[in-house]
Amino acid sequence: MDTSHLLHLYHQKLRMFQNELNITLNQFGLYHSQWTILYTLYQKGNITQTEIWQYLKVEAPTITRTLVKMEQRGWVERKIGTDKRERIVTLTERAISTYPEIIQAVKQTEELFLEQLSKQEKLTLQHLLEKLSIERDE
Amino acid sequence: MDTSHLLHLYHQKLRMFQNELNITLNQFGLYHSQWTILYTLYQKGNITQTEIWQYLKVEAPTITRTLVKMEQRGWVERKIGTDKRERIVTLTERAISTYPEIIQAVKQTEELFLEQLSKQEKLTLQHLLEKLSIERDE
DNA sequence: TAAAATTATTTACCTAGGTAAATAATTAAC
DNA sequence: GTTAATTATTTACCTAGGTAAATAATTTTA
Repeated sequence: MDTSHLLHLYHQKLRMFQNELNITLNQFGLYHSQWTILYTLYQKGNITQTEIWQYLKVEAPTITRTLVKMEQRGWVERKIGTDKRERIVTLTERAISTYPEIIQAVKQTEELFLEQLSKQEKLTLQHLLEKLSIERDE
Repeated sequence: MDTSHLLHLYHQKLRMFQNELNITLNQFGLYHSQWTILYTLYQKGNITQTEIWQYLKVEAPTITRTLVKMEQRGWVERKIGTDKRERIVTLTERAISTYPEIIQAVKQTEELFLEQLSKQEKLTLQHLLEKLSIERDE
């Protein structure tokens, strides 16, 4: 079993999907990582930046950067909370009203990417992905 | 079937692996994308930059950037070919002599990441990944 | 064979991810 | 209640990916 080949394939397919998603999102002036945050906020309501990066499992600076851009472009607002260290992120009216159109386009791209898999195969893929991990002893 | 969840999981697991691989490669002063090029050159011998980016399925500027760094750090040389537009990339002595040690460490990290999958599951995963694609009509 | 098209690489500029360290606010400890 | 530790966010700096356009060399074509 050539694990390097498997992981290279894994990497390539992700890039392929993200590039395609960027093309889809371009009509809305969004990038795939911005969409991920928009999606999270739509599901979870007004949450702090920490809640966002913990949920998305990326580092805090990544979220700060992307949110600053999204705020400039009118997708979100970042209000200071009662705990003055934290920023509570809310979607703008525009973000909420455009959301249904965006998610429809995204779902279509996702389904296009997964098209060759049966329902069962998608479940199998998810099951296998869940098993991937690094167990570090520390 | 929540395709967004599936793709988010996919993305997260890749980052998890790459971060771990970077930690592994840190002892050699390498990053995962540099390793990928080193691996390709070791397999394929002296090839042009175009051959590298076509094989790895990334864009040309990505390869230029990484190779410039790798040249500065003594992993590769880039010689001008008989076609003076092209650069033929060769591994340095150091790269060749350190390679066995590096690939051993990389394989170990790869296997750690895939550890929870049986031999059959790895094959299934590969088979499913191969089916992922974007069919664009143009 | 001179002009036009193509090809290989690079440059400039963008998003997306990471770590380390700084800052400011809050909580815990003494 | 002041000091120390922790927490949320940001800043600075790095790799890794993308597109668009520039440059230089080679091929094609008229």
